[in-house]
Amino acid sequence: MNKKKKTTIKDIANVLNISAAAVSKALHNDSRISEKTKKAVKQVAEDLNYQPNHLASALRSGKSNLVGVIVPRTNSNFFSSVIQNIEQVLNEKGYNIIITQSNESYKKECDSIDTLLFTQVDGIIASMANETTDLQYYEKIKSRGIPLILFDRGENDLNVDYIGIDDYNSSHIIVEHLLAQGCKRIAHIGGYKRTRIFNNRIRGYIDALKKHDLPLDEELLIETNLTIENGREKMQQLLDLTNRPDAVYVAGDYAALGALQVLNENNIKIPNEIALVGFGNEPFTDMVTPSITSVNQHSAEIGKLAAETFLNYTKKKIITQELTKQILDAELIVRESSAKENLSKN
Amino acid sequence: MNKKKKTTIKDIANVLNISAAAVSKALHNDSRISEKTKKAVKQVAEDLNYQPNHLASALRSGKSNLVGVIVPRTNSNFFSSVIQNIEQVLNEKGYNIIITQSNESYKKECDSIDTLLFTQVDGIIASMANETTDLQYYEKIKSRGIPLILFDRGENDLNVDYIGIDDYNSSHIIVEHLLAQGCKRIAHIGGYKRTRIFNNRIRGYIDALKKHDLPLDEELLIETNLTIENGREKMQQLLDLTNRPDAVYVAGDYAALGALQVLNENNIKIPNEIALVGFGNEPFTDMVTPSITSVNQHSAEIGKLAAETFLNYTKKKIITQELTKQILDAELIVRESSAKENLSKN
DNA sequence: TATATTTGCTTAAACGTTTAAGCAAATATA
DNA sequence: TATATTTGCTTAAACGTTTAAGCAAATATA
Repeated sequence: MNKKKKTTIKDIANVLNISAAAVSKALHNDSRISEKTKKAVKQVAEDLNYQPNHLASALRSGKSNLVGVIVPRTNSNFFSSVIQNIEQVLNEKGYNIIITQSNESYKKECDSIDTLLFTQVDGIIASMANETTDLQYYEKIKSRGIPLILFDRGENDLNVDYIGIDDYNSSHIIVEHLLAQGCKRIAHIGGYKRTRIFNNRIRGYIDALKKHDLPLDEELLIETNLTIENGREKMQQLLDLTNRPDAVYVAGDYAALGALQVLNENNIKIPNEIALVGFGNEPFTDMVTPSITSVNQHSAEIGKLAAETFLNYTKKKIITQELTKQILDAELIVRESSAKENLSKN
Repeated sequence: MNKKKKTTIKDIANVLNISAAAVSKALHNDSRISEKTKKAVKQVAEDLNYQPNHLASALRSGKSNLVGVIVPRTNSNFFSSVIQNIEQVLNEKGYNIIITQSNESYKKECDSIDTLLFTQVDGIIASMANETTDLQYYEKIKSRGIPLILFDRGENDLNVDYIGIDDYNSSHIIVEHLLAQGCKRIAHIGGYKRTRIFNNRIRGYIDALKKHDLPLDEELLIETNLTIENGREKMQQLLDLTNRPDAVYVAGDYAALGALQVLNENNIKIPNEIALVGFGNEPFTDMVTPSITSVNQHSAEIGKLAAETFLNYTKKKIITQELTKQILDAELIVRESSAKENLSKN
């Protein structure tokens, strides 16, 4: 198996004794090429197993038809579903995507950006790593003049398009659901405030308590990284309080799982003693015992909107971006870990 | 924000009044360029915010420094870990990867291959979709003269490199573990035989039974697609038997989870009444109650080996591939769902 | 001192496309 | 029938690099 010499447009041109330009136009269905020639060109192209050289056409036309996607990790139901939907929408329009993962690391994220710019992508759709606070690298994308679309984890300061769910309102829905279950002391294990979405969830939590005339107990509001281990640790911390909460709203499903494990290990009745709500609707929330109430983030919709937002820019000659937010309503999926009525029926 | 005109090698050359060729060589540390010129070129490159145009260099040099990766899905711990490790090894050598997902669909897999070939990747690392039986599209890769490396789900007939775990032997380890727990009627909910790895697991199961003089009961050997729903269904089927098994070895963790749910719903004591073993060591196997014994597939190692196998070809002028198998030993992670001794201590 | 080698560049062509400009033949219009 | 328009191509240049070939000046060697 040798490295075969690839068929080029010139090879086709030679066979038919026409110019390379005519072949190129025939392949693109140019109206100034006769049907007869088009048919002949396409036939020869197939016979010679011609594959267009993407590098050459991208170089010449200045468009790579490639879109970069940066996610913190692909190994999450939310992100992989977003990616799948971005891909689907973009493929229809002849774009392909390049996926890179930042693994929640700022450094890896910068590398990803360099990789994508190096590959001459026509645009970038990204969700920021938790660590990221310095936006300079993202400015680099903007200064390249290609569209940048952020989803889920975004930043107002970048003044680009953003698609996400209403985190602030989600907290309200969760707090009100827990109140309806009769809970009175609701704790919040949240992410770090410096990440906008977690800040919004915390603000929503605080304002929802205020709205319903519940006191805000500083002991019940905890910031952390939201890993399983963090969830275990912070749940234990809450259990050690003299005045325990009767509900815990965790801003991420993995941490919620950690909390669940600690509650189970301490033989605490869920949801009657302590009710639990997670965030993200990861598949395992429905698999564990008891199943965990969580928030569906509309990953499919977010992916589609992100792709369509990018496509809108491709029609424009000059790219000017400004802060444009597309905010979707979140959906609370109530499961065993917070459904007291359900359980009391048993 | 206009589409900025990008800095090229010529711009740098103009500033310094040298040729573009000299700039190119300086940037690549050619030994025939003076240190003084190199320093000046690099300084100007930085000042002008020069970014090399990957398309142009790839077109000229015939190497894109891009490697395509095809996986059935990224939303799995195994595949995302393999990808992460491929990426790490390749990045060090200046290669970037393009990830595509087949979603277990043959059609989508063909599209992925076209996309990658179109992008002029220097090689492809792939794990086949379950559906795939027609290898013609993979032959297309080979006929392009770029290396093809398969992992996990491969095919002998393609005569390329393959990296995976020893599925046949894994079944032996599992069966022997269950025998050691005192189980006598071991069922196997497997994948379809047409997929090599599942065929190997089935053969291993049958041969292990034979080796230990256990009868093969056709009722206890089931082929299915290994989704959660399939797992539920087939477990129910096993429970409906007049002569139930006392252990079930499921060839995939998701189906094992479905089986676990059915066992729990029927108040069957795990592992004492029926022991359960899954395959893949997905994170949730350690999260559910009881936790599920499973097989670790060495995703990190597989990713590294796949990347290194590709890199070996890059040193060669002419690519000739043959069937080369690198088989790793699997590792059984024993958890609550099959550890009778552990439980009896409580 | 005469010749050989090395250093540090330049020139020119090439990778495989696309596209603006243009031209001859065919067809339409006055 | 004379002119205008349309059709169906060709020619040539360009996208931004890399690289083989070559050349003059500087340095090393005999």
